[in-house]
Amino acid sequence: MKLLKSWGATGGGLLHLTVLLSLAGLRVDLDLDLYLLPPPALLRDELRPPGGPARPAHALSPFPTSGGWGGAGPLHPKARELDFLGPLEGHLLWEVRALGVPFIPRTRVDAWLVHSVADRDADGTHGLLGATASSAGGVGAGVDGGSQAAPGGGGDPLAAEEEEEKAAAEPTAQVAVSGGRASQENEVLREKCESVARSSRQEENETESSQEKSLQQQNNEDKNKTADESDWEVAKTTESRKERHLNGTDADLFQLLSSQPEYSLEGVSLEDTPFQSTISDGMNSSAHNVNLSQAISHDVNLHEAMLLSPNTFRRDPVTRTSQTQEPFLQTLPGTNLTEFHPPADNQMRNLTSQDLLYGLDANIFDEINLLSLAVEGFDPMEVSFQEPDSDSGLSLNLSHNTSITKSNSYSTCNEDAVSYTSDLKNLSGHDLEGAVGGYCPEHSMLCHMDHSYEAGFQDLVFHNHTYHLQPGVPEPTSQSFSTSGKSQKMNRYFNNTDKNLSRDERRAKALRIPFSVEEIIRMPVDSFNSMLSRHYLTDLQVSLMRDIRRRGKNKVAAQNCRKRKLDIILNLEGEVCNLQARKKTLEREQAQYNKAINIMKQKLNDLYHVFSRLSDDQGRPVNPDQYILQCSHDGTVFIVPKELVAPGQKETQKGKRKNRS
DNA sequence: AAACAGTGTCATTTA
DNA sequence: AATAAATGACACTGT
Repeated sequence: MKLLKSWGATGGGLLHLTVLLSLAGLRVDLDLDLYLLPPPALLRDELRPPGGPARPAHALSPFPTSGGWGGAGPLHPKARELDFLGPLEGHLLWEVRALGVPFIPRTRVDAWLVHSVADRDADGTHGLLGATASSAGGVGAGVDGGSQAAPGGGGDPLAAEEEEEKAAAEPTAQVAVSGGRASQENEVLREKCESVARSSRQEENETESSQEKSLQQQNNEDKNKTADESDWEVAKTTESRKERHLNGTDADLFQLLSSQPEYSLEGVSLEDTPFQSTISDGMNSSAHNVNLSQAISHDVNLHEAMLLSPNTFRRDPVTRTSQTQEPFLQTLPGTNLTEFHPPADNQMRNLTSQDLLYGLDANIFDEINLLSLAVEGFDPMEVSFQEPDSDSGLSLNLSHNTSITKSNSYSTCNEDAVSYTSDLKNLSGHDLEGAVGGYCPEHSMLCHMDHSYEAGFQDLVFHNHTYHLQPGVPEPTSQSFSTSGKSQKMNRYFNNTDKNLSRDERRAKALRIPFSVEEIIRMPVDSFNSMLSRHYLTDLQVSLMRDIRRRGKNKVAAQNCRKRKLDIILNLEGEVCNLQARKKTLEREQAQYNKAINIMKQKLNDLYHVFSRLSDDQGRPVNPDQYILQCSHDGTVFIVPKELVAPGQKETQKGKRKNRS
């Protein structure tokens, strides 16, 4: 465990710890981030927009939460992922991540964690954990969430209604937190968890070095077994190893908390919190009134949350087997994670652990898909959400809170980290903007890592708490919450992304598709299909690749179509010009011909006049039937008797006379 | 702020 | 039937 950040005056702190769990041969790495935020009272006052309503304190969480701030939204129908993110009291954002296996959904817990130096100095109690979690299924969202649903991230009442309708339609989709209302089922599950935790603690006593060795060995085995894995999977293994290395020297979180007096939240008193117990007390000692596990209730225990469904990687059975057969056990020292309350939600009761786990797969992929949605066209303020550019058939009317995290030890700053969340509807504009960095400026100082293409995604919905800002980009403030408009939001989302990449390219990279967009688009259909079959690609990857291919081809087709249309227009315009010019030419010719005709007519009239006045030797008018006019080449006109003209010539002359008459 | 062009995307039709 | 191409329509963005 490592304390990454101490409290700022108004900001939050981040605690990070890595936990390895093993249950029934299933090894799970948990990457825990504890986000410590000031109490809502402080945050509300500080973050209240001018003239605007107070923002729920838990809306400051860098995490999008299921059900929305205020519990307005149900989980997505497919979201049977184990999502601990009941916005408990909203004070402590406890992010639990699984690292050892691919596509482990991030599980999170929001709870209050209040830590006061003054109070600790006064009475020796420091951290407070409040955990009156509320169900994510729209039941409520904690102290602030339940009563302030509208102002929160899911504040749109229409969106809330819509989500509630969906929740009613598919009640089993909800896996949420139900804090402080553990049912009997919860108790049973909790007992199971405790038993597991006890065994875990036994193994925990093993030396750290042996664990590291085992872990390293496991990683090597995984790597060997999954030689055919795609690059991202291999990279993930390496990254996970590195992450463990980074976390290997982490001290006990709560010992650290109790031993570091500087870790405090200024201005927060213990009286503001629902629990009065130090963190270390709560986590390390069951004798204390409140411990973390009791303070935070879950619908499912962490073991269940971390266990992979056999269906999770349908195309990677080798890896799955290698992962599940590793009897490696390590638990959070001093933390009885298994005491998390089992689900109290009625909908959750109907779900077995296997059900939950089996639901992970689709949720994960859906979530990945939703990532692109969030990046692409998500408008948090819109009631009805629909993916603007996907015909994959995946519903985007999601309110579930699922996420996948692949992170390093510092989890939020890993450039290779890929985190996805589908909790888009619950990402209100406030949430999103807060995620960009408005509320946790300290986070930007925590991580100075290079930001990859996913940076924008992470900032948006991936819980990358770096919240770095570009130079010159003002940090969002409480006033910025009033900013609206999809364009502005999306621009802000991508402040840190590689703008040179197209959206599909970003999506492809986000999904770690091992092919370039150009390849996907350009390659023949046979090659494309064979490529899809040769590689281990998830449904979402395949779907995205097909979408990319379709969009890419259509884009080219549209460009060609427009170019062709433009060419046609230009050609038509040229043709019009040509025709106009020809028309003028013809008109000129016509005028010339008319003029010639008129001249000819005039000559004929003159000839007729002359001919009418001709007379023979006796002075009698010449009979036109007996004489004809004959023009010589020099224009001289002769009066010739018809009998002197050749027969053919005579006929010609007759015709001329007839026409003239 | 309105108008406009360019572009991407989707839905649909056509080849 | 599957696929690509073509195209109208729409939304978005930048000028």
